Amino acid sequence: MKLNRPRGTRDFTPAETEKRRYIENRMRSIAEHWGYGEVKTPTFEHTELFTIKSGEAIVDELYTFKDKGGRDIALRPELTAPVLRMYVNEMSVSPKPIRLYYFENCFRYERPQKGRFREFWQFGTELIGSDSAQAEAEAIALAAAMVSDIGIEADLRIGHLGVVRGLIQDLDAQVQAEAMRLMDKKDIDGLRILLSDHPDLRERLPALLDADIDEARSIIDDAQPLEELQATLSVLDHYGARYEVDFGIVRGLDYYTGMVFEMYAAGLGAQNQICGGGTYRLAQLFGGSETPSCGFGIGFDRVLEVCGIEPPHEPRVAVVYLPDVVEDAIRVASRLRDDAGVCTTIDISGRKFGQQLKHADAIGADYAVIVGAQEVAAGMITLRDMQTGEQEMIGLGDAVLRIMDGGEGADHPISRGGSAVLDLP
RNA sequence: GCUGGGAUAGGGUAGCUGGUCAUCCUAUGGGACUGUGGAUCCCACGACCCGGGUUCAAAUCCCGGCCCCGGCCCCA
Repeated sequence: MKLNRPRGTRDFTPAETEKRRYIENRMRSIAEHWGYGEVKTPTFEHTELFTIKSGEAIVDELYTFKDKGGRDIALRPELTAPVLRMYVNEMSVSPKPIRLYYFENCFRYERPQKGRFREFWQFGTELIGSDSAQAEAEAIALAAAMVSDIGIEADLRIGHLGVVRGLIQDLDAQVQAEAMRLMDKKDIDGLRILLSDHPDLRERLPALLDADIDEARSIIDDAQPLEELQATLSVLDHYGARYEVDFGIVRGLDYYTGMVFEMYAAGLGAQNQICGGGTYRLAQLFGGSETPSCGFGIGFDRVLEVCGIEPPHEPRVAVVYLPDVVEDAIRVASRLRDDAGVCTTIDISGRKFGQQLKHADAIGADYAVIVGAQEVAAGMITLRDMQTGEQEMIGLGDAVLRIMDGGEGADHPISRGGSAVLDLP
């Protein structure tokens, strides 16, 4: 009987993995250029870490189990809580602010759909120890820079939870939650029905959905959140980011406290959100001191679906040889790999010369390096361009230079100056 | 959790108003081809999602399940 992978999980072929790795590295590189350091946390944590403040919704989606010691364990559904737990445990005396990033798999028991899997990857950052306007603007600008670097045009929307929360703070907790949900859905009719007993809010809350900051000022009583948001946006303008203010942005995770933002991309159907983040307070809940922070998570799998860039092509070489010179052929392959850093394969199946060439084509080799008695006698190799069919007997060093030039401008560790980097023994 | 549509070799498909060894393309391995591939020909390989039911007979009809692709909910 054939075994299949569990629902909502995926296998990745070499081609897919190459692309994922390439995109991952680009995002990683940007985070590091902004001074963020990578952290790793456990794949599973005490279930409690996620139930404290992440919100009901996420708890229902947790993969949980008891380990052999009877402990309640959960696979991580996200990384903000683990990273903040780590901060409290190991880094609370590090100089602030602390800039951290992560790239990890997460697990949620949900119904799989386009862009939604049970095991999925998140790339995120946390800026711990500040919620200044500059900190918030940095988080948003960094997210925008990453998304844009990998060729995605996304819609950036920024809001502030304090605006809506300030208006509805006197309502029942349950009504508040429902009001937030309807704001998120932009469901104006639903809001009017829900708030039918509060004639004042019934008009003001839906009006917020279309309001810019100035309009919002006349709708709400406490202007403090608006001043905070205004300050952040002013800094963000220096980064040149394009965004829209949206007071209907209501993050699903309960630990957010102030500014919140989301990014959307076309082409993903119902799961079009590729990034979410904001300002939150979690350290205190995990036993640390009050530490304002802000961060975001990017849905790596969703980003991959819509990103428009491909990894650069690295030239591939197949050494094709006659049986009587197998030793020389292996030596040539080793030289190509070890001394010149060229991706090189050599037949191990006892194929005949013609079949080796055919196989080289089948696996997509860019060049065949041919080794036969003539080449060995001349101390050279024959370099065949598999695309054009042109070939020439030249020194191995010259061959390497040509192979590198054929690869699209990729940097290689060998010097391009010398004429003969390598020679046959 | 609710809802719509699907499932035939590794990939793509025909058959699906039940009835001979389940069609074709492609991929893969080998051969024609002993220092020159992509063509052609031949051979090999390889499938009816699982379990029940109806029937003399089920890939085909019915029921249940699992899985896949969407939508809702929720979220990345």
